[in-house]
Amino acid sequence: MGRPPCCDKIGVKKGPWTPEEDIILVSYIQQHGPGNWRAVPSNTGLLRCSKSCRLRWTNYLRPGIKRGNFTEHEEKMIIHLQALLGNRWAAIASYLPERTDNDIKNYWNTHLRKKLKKLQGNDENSTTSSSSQSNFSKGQWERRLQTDIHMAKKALCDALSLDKSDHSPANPIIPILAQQPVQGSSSYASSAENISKLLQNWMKNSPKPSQLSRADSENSQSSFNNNLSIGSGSGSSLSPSEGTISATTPEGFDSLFSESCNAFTPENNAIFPVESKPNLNAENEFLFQVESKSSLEESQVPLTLLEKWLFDDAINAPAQEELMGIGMGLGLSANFF
DNA sequence: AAGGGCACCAACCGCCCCCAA
DNA sequence: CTTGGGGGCGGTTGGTGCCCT
Repeated sequence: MGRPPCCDKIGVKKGPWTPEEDIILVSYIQQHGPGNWRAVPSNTGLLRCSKSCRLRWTNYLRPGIKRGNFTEHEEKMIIHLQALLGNRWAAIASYLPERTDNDIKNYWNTHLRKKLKKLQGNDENSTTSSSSQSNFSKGQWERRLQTDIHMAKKALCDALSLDKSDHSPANPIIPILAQQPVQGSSSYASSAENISKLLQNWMKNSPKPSQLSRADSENSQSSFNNNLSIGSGSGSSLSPSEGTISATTPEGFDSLFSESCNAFTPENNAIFPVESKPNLNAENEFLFQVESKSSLEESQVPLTLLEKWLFDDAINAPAQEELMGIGMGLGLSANFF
């Protein structure tokens, strides 16, 4: 390629992350907090690019990430937001705090775009929208402007909701999501799964069945939590001599994952509620303050209010749509379900 | 049963922005 | 004001598993 890669070091490892690498990265971030990614490879000994470490953390290892099938509600949100914002996945992801931009982007590219294309094909049979493409490019900057407005709204909402966040255990988004069970079994590979596999390999004894069968549910979130409980239960048996992470504290790792993910369950309807993490040590507390803060803050955004804004926009949008050339997308999203 | 095609998704690449020096 | 480095973001790719013939 033209430009040398950001990490032109010889011996930088590429490709899928191993559970060992995951644990090293997680334990480092647990101790130091996310950020200063440049220092991560050198400090951890990981033969990975700093960007790769950051990406791995933000898209995969970070607590509070919801993985697996998208709900119908989330689909609607994504379709609508994509129509409004275009392919600004980070902005879209800010409305779906539990989803990463990469996840949303992948889901759009693999599922939603095809669906919409299909519907668009059907739609074109009845109505011709030949000018939409030209209008689309014309409205790029308007859409960007609108994004900024949305982000400003969100920031304002964040600021307002933050004051109450400590006193409002129930998160508005969670009941919505919790009420909609994740359809089908999850075939995704979560970080917990990888790490639990590693832990299982480390463990000479098989994991306790009681820990594995906490809920024999098809719900992906449940499987997520179950896998974490595997790691949780085995944490005390994780001997530094058996692994490569002598610098890490098994208990810390244990509590990191068990707390972070057990805290996010349909049962308690909250992401990392303060009341539900009684045994956090100082390190974990630091991590939660630093890392979970963003997701916590974002999750405090009253989604119903955001949705109201969004759909108000849709209602008030005819003039804008004409200007921005996205009427087609909105129309499709309206007829989508 | 085998292999070719397809779908999915984790991860990489490169551009851009921001900020500190 | 300039510049260089770090981090964010969006597009794209490559690997893997599933499905169909």
